[in-house]
Amino acid sequence: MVSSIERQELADRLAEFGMVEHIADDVLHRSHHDRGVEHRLMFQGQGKILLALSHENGLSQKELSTRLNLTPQSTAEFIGKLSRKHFISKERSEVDKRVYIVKLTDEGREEVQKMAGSAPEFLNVLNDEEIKQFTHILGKLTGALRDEIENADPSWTKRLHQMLLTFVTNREHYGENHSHRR
Amino acid sequence: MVSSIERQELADRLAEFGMVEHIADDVLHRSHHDRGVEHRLMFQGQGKILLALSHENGLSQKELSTRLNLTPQSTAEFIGKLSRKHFISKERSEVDKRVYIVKLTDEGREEVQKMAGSAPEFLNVLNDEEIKQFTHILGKLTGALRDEIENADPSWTKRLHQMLLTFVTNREHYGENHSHRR
DNA sequence: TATTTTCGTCAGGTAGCCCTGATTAATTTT
DNA sequence: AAAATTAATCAGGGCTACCTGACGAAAATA
Repeated sequence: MVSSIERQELADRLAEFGMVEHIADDVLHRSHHDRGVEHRLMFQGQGKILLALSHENGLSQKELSTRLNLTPQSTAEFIGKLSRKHFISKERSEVDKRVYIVKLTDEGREEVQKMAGSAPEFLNVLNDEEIKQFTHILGKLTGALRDEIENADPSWTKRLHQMLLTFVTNREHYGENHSHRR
Repeated sequence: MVSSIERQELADRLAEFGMVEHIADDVLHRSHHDRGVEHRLMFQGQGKILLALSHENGLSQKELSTRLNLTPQSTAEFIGKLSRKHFISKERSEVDKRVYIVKLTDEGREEVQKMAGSAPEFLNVLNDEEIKQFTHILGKLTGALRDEIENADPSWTKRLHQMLLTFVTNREHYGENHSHRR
């Protein structure tokens, strides 16, 4: 049995971290660059699409919508918005004239960097050992969450797996190093 | 100098965790209870107000809007929505008939529990030492983020401090144990 | 008492994430 | 060649977090 006081302390800190991170998103991004995708929305809508394209450039809207678990209409909406911001480009496929190939522009690539790269910045306060510990802990927590998801709704399993593959940069050895029981 | 590969690995894991957490919110909360405040929106709008009230019940809208850094109109909107969901109650102040005192209902208190209490669940996979490590790491990261915020926009300092006081459950010894340099 | 300040309200707007339904155009199937 | 499937579009709608502007009512101040 673990001290419940320490557990509460951790929950507090986690909440505090979430809140400060949230405020940081607001404050930092407001001044820097306007009209970008907010870090907090990274895994939704426009952010999702940017991330998927940064992992594999040149996808059709159909591809995107199935991979990201969105309706084609929603996908089209986000693509339209990103296009207006010049973060992506659309060009008709030569092979199949129904499909549009969506590509990240240089500006879009920059945006992904700003969006996804904002986390790593504050990680610099951690030393070697803390980085190791944190990595390990996150792996464990992610594993637990994945379990919860698959438990609650098994139909999500493949979709979840595909989304992780779509997003997370080359982690080819996934699956063997997250042992978890509850 | 720390290995940049390990740093990258950590950034990856952090992104992965964020995404899985996000999906978990979707999947788990959708089935459980409808019409509640989503965990992901905990520090925004309606969630913010619920949290503030759970820390100090019976505030005026003015109080809430200044503490939470919202316009009175936005505050009123959120209060209206929460009221319609029976999470809070409004009653005219006897002392000053302009102000309305906003209070959490029992149902609202439950909602806060559901909203804020969902994090601790998955923390159960961590053992004693990991809990200690994680707590320490989060403290450091939060400190760094606070520095960044105060650096980018000093006007936020007091507001940030007040919001933390408003939200975080009784951490009276705050401020002395987060030493950070970059 | 008359004026100004304060608290809260309504109205209207921007932008975000998502959806269903109906339709066009291109490609496959039959 | 005709019919069915597929990729994407427009139209419209619901919900979220915010905002500005205009305004009434109550309280504080002159």
